[in-house]
Amino acid sequence: MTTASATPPAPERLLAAAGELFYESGIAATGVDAVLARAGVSPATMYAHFAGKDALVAAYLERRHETWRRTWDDVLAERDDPVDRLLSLFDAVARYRSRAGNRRGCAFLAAGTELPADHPGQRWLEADTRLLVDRLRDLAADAGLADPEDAAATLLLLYDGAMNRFARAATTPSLPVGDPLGRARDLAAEWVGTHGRTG
Amino acid sequence: MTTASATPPAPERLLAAAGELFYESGIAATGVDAVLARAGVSPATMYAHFAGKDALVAAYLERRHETWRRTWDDVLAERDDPVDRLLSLFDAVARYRSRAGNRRGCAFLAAGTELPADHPGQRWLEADTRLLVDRLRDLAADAGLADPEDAAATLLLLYDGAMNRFARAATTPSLPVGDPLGRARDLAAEWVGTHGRTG
DNA sequence: GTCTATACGCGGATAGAC
DNA sequence: GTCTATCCGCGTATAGAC
Repeated sequence: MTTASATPPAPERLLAAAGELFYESGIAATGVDAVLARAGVSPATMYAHFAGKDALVAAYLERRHETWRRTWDDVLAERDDPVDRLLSLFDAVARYRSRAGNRRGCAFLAAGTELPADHPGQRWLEADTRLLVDRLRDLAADAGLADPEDAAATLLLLYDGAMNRFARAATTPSLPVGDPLGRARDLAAEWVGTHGRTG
Repeated sequence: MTTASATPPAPERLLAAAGELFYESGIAATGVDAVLARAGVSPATMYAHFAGKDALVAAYLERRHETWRRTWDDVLAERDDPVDRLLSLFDAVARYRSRAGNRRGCAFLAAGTELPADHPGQRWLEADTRLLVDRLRDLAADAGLADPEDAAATLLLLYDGAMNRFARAATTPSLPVGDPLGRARDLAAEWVGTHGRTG
């Protein structure tokens, strides 16, 4: 039997530290040293588990992708109505963000501005966009919308808009943030009501 | 009389080079060396005109802010109808992006993920958000909308959504980009029509 | 104002012991 | 698996001449 309060193994501590620092301070601005210090791990140990910083970054993005997908899965499992399922995107983001360490905007969009085109983490940025577009298209089709592709594009736009509003909040704290997710959801619901079955 | 094809002075060449590299490759990922090489300027000359990389970054953001504001001003000067003026945001972005070197997403949102909170360039990120929110609020009021603040928040969300769609295009080239600005403009026009004078 | 040459620190990565 | 100690390069910045 394992003790609940035991210190997690080094790779886990590294990913936890990387998750906080990369997200809060940016990937390029965060040195490997800072991750090691927060994780309480020595350089050699890290390089025994990860090929280098790039691999650590990719693992960080993979973990975020999995967590996010699982969160959306969970919310979807609670919804029956087809339109509710389509709009569940916004509820899932709200739940995802309710966890600690998600106050800033979208980690994938942020990474997209930081990583070069050939970075191993790019794979997860593409996976993020693909998950959103493909799933929204399918859910829109299930809801009987005339043009699922078009619906997916519209909801993605609203989703991205809400994400960016959170990013702006970090640089312009004087401006009240309001409720971008609620706003985006309302706009989406309205759009679905108007354009739903007409095309 | 000055010759038209004369080489611009060093500070101008530096800003031009910085503008391309910072925008295309990211601020943190772009070394001063790369800017110097592209500008054809020696390190000492650069440091004679800019206190350091941070100052160069701030100047880069200031220039982008001024160019963008001027572009929007120009478009506004061509519009009379109050609703056209409110929606001119999307036309202005389209014009701004039509110039070379603006294929990626919003430089200010990108910078927000890269710069630390105390960076001198933060001033221009805040200025960007302020310009958008304040101007949209005023234009919404001019258009007689019941809740200008609310209208500004909605249009900002749509604007940010379109910007992010361009950012995603860089990481997921397989997905057709479509016309995010046109989509955002249509959604905005529809919203204004529906929520216009009712609140 | 602009150059060449150089100093200096930091961040990424490795060697070798335990 | 994990540590301490160290290497190395690159990116920022400066010195000093023209």
